Amino acid sequence: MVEEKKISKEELVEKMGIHFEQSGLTPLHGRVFAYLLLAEPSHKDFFEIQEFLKASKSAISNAIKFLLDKEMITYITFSGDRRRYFKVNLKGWKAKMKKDILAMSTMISMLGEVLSHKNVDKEPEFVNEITDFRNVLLDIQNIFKDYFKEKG
Amino acid sequence: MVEEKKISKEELVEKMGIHFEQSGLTPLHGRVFAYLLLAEPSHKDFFEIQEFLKASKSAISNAIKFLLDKEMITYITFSGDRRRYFKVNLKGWKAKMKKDILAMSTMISMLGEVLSHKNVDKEPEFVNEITDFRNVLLDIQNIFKDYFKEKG
DNA sequence: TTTTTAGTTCTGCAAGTTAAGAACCAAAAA
DNA sequence: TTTTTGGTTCTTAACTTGCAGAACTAAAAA
Repeated sequence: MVEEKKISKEELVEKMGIHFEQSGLTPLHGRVFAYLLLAEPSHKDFFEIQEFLKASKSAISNAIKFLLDKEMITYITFSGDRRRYFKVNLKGWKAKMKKDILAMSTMISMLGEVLSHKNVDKEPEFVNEITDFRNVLLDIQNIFKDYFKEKG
Repeated sequence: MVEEKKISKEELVEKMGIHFEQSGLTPLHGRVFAYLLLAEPSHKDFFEIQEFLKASKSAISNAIKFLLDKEMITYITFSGDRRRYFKVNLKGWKAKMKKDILAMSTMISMLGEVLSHKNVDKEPEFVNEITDFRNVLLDIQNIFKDYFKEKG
C-alpha cells in the first residue's frame, strides 16, 4: 500500500510556521523550526535550510542563533566536515514549554499582591472571585508539578 | 495591627503591566487591565482610567475596546449616569486562559501531520521522540479537560 | 438651540522589527 | 600563499506597532 501524503512539505512548513509565529517566533524563525521538524534525515546544514526556505544567509544565521539560544535546536558535526548539522532539540523544546507553563507562578504571586492591596470588607464578592481564580491557577500549577515530577 | 502595603498601586500596575505585555498584550492594554484588577471600587470610568494612566483618550478607548472584545473586562452602568464603569471580568479571563491552553490541540495535530510524513524505518529514535513529545501534549491536554470538566 | 459630556474614529509619526545585501572573518583546501 | 567554504556581523530598507492629537459624533444638560 502506497502512502498518500495529503499535504506537501512546503505547505506544512508554511502552516506550522504560522503557528509558531502566533506563539511568539518571527515568521522565518518559525519556518526554520518547522523545516527541521520535518527534515529527513532530521539534521540539515546551513545551506540546505537556506535553499529550502529561499532566505538570505543573514536571516538564516540569525534564526539559527536565536533557536540555538532558546535551546529549541542543537547541532551535530561529522569529522572531516566543517559544517554544523542542525536538528530540533525536543528536550529543549519541552523544557521551554515547561518553563512557560510554570511562568504561571508569576501571575499567582501578582494576584497575591493584588489581594493584599484589597480591603476585604469593601467588595467581598470581587475579592472572592480573585481568590477563586488564583486558586484555580494554584491547582493547575500543582497538577503540573505532579505531572512533571512523575513523567519528567 | 496596621497593614503595611509594601508596594504602591502605581508600581504594582507597572509590574503587572509588564507581565501582561509578555503574555501578548500591548503595554497600555496590560496596564489598563492591571489598573482595573487593583481598582477599589472595582469599577472605574473612562476618565479615571485615563487620569491614572496618563494616556490619551484614543489609546484608552482602544484599550477598552480590545479588552471588551477579548472579554477580559465588562462594564456596568448606573441610572442617571451616562458613563460606563469598567471592571475585570474574571469569568471571561478564565475562559480566555482555557481557550489559550486548549489551543495546544493545533500543535498536537500538526505533530500528527509531521509524524505521517516520516518514514519510521529511517530514524526510529527521532520519530519516537516526536511521538513521546506529542503524547506529553496529549496528556497535558487531557489533564486540563478533566480539570475543567470537574471544576468549570 | 447651544453647549457639554462621553466617548470613537481618523491621521500621522516615532520607535521597533524583520529580513535583505554586502562586507567581513576564520578555517580548510588548493 | 591564495582561494574557497561556512558562516557572522553591520547596515539599510520596508514594514508594522503603539500611541498621541485632532476631528468628529451622539446623547444629555443648560
